[in-house]
Amino acid sequence: MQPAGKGLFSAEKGADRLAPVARPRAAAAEEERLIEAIELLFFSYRDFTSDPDTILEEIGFGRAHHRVVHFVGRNPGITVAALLDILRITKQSLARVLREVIERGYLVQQTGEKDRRQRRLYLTEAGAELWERLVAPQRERVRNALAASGPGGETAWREVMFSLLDETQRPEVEKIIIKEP
Amino acid sequence: MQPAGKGLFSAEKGADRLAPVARPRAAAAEEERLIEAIELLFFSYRDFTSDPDTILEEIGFGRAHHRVVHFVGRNPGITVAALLDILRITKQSLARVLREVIERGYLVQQTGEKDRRQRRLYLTEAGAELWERLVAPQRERVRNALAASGPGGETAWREVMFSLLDETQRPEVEKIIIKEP
DNA sequence: AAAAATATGTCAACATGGCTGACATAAATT
DNA sequence: AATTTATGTCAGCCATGTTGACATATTTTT
Repeated sequence: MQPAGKGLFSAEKGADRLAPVARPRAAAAEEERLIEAIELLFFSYRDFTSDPDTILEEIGFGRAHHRVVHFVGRNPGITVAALLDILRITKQSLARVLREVIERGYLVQQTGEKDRRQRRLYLTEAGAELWERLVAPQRERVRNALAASGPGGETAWREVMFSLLDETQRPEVEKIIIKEP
Repeated sequence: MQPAGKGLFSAEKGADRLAPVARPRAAAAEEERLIEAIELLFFSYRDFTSDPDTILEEIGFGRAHHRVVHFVGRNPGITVAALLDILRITKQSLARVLREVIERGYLVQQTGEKDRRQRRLYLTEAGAELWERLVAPQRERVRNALAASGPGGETAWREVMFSLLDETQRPEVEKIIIKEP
């Protein structure tokens, strides 16, 4: 497979410089732009998760704990099943993390009132404090980033991010992230 | 623990409903928006990585292999040290993945011409094919997402993503992702 | 009332991909 | 000649995911 227009072997070995380019110039330029976007997403996401990672390390938690604390914080009283749906992991995976977060007093379970099979999840005060600690730097980072783009930048950013979702996931994600005031 | 109405502490204890709100209405709305953005980033990134994950699973590779193939593809002849810098993992972690990728014929090492201590990394043809397979769906996804936003959307999106980076990382990331045509 | 389905928990074994620490080798630099 | 650098490797640990099997309590269906 001859690499793409420019990244790969091309520049390094000079081969593409000699052979006529299979891919027209404009298409190659677009590809380059898209790959830059892909990498930007990779690096930005990495930095985006770095602040909470630092805090989590202090207290001996990992990202899995973070996700649990976050989504329980955002969805107080969420059932285990619903949390599994959001996280898309197995209940055995969740169990370990959940146990630790509960043992350390950040989260409590309450038997569902209507359906007593359910164990509804709530943050304790300590849990809410932890969540705030974790979310604060991310919120600041996102606030600054959105502010740094021109007017309409936030809307455009959201549109793009939303379009990155699988089409099938969009309604569900909308449900998950949008909370009524 | 009392559930919460919406965000964090507010409804959590119910106290805020009685006491005059510490956080003005507008600020609370902004917080909500920012948290939605945080979650959008989380879900979008998850879907963004899902296509390659499927392909990788078929061939018994993981994301670590993907990252190696990708960044070697984008930076032919990259040294091990430079790759470690990009990936920000230890050489022992990289070693395993690198060995597998090489053993299976996707990547070769060449002793550096100037500095013969270096093992410069290149994709083989099979490696370039794999890279193309992995990057194609992501490129399409990003292409569609960027196209879905209005004119100027791409620029705004990039600005926001770039601003999400740690300030200290920005020059380096710029170096890594931008390739001359 | 009995049977089936649902929500959750748990045990055990395993894979992946990070990590640390220690040490080895070859080549370049001082 | 001594030191530094680029890389490799061994050994063991940890976090977080997986599958499969099975248990319990509760609700729903028959």
